[in-house]
Amino acid sequence: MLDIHFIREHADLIRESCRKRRVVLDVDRLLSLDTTRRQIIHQIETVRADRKRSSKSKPSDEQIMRLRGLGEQIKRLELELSTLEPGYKELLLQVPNLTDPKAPEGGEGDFKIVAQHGSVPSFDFQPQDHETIMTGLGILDLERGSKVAASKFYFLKNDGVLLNLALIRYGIDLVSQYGYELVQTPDVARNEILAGIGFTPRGPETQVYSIENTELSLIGTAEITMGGYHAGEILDLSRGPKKYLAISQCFRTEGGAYGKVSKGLFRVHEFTKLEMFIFCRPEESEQMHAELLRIEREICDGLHLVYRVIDIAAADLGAPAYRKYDLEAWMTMKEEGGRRGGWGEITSASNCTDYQARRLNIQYRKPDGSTEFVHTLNGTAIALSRFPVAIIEQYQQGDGSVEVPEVLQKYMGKRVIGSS
RNA sequence: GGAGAGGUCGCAUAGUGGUCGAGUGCGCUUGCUUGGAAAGCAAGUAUAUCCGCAAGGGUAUCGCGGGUUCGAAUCCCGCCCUCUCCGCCA
Repeated sequence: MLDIHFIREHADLIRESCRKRRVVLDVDRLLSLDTTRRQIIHQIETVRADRKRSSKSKPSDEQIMRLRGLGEQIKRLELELSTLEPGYKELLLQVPNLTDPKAPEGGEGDFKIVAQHGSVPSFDFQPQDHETIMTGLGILDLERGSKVAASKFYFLKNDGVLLNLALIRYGIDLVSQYGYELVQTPDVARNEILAGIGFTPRGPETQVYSIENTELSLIGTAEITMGGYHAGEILDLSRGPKKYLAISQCFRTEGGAYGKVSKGLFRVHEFTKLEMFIFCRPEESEQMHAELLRIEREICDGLHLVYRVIDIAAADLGAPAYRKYDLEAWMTMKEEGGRRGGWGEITSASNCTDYQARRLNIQYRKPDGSTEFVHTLNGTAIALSRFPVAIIEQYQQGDGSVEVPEVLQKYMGKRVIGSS
C-alpha cells in the first residue's frame, strides 16, 4: 500500500509507475473517491462536535429532539461513507509499489542479465532431468505422492531426504555468519497478515490454501509470517537492521501450472524454504538488497552451481516489490530454443520498501522520537525442491549416480548418491 | 475440548451511562533547589486523522468489530488474545 497523501500529490508518478508495470488502474477515480471521502468525514466530524458539546450534561427534552436529529444525520453520513469506503480501499490496495527507476522496462522476458557464474555444462553422455534420475535412484516418489495427497505432492526417501537436510544446514551455517537470527515460523497465518504481505488469501486467482472454517491460510513462504512477526510494532533500529533467517514449510496451490516447464520437483504444492527477511531504515534498504543478493550468490557459489543473476523488469515485479533480482540455475529439465537445458529460478531477492510495512503498520523510532515506516526486504537462502533440482541435474554422472557438492559432503556423510 | 477470570494511557492500577482522552502511583522530560546527586517542589508526558501559512481547532482511539442510547471505557452481541483449573496428547 502506498500513502494516500503521496498518491494525491504525485498522481503523475503513480500513473507512470502503473504504465511501466502494465497495471491498469483508474487513478483519477481513486483521487475523486478520496476527495469525496474526506468531505463526508469532515461533515460527520462537524456534526459530532456539535453533538458532543451539547452532551456534556443531561439535556432537556427539546434538546433531546434536536440531538436525535443530529444522530440521524450522522447515521446517514456514515452510511454514505460506508458505501463509498470499500471501493476506495480496494482501489488504494491495488496501487502497486513505486518502481526503482533503474529496474529494466518491459515484461517477463525483458529482464536484464546482471551476472553469470560458471559455464553451461556439457556432458559426455545423454543428460537426464532430475525426475528421471531421482526416481531411478529411488529417492523420489511422485506417484505415491499423488496417491496419498494429490498431484504435485511427493515422497522423498533416503538420500533425497538427507540432501534436503544437508542443504538447509549448509544454508543456516552460511547465512548465520552475517548476523541473521534463526527462526522457525508457523506454517499458517491469519488472512490479514497474508494480505498485508501482498498475497490474496481468497478469490479465484489465489495462490494459497485456506483452512476451512477459520481465518487462517497455509503460508506460501515465511516472508508472510516474518512480515507479520513485527506487525503493529515500533522497532528500535538504532543498532542496525533486524535480520532474520526463517525456516518454514511452504504451500502453494499453483493453479493450472502443469506441463513440461513445471515437471518433477520444479513446481510443487509443498516444500521447505529458508528465507532471509530484513526490517531496516529506508536509507539502508538498497544496501540490504545488495547484501541479500551477495549472500544468495555466495550460497550458489559454494555449491558450485551454474547460475545467472537477472534484474526483473518492471511489469514482472509483483505489486510489493520496488526492485527484484532472481538467481536462475541451469537445469537440464528446461528447454530453450528447442535445445535441452535452460534457466530456472531458484532464488529471489526483493526490496519492498515501505509497501508491506505500511499495510502491516511496522514503524521504527527515530532519534528525535518520531516514527517512520520501515523498509522490508526478503530473499531466498535455500528453496528445497528447486536447489535439489539444480544440484541433481548439474551433478549427474553417466552411470545414473549423482555427485554430492563438496560443501554438502560433511552434512550428508557421503560424496555420491546412488553408487555402491 | 470443558469450566472460570480477565484485556484501560511506557508499567501498575482507579473508573459500571454524561462534567472521562480518562484519576492516582511509578517511570520519563524540563525547571527550581544543590558543590554534585538524592529527596522535595512545580510543570509537562499518547497516537492517528482532518481544517489551517501559522497560532490553533475538530474528530477518533480504554483488545477488535457491531448494537442499544440524545450520549458508551461503562450496557448487549460476536470475534481475537491472555491467565487459572479439568480433560486429552507428540
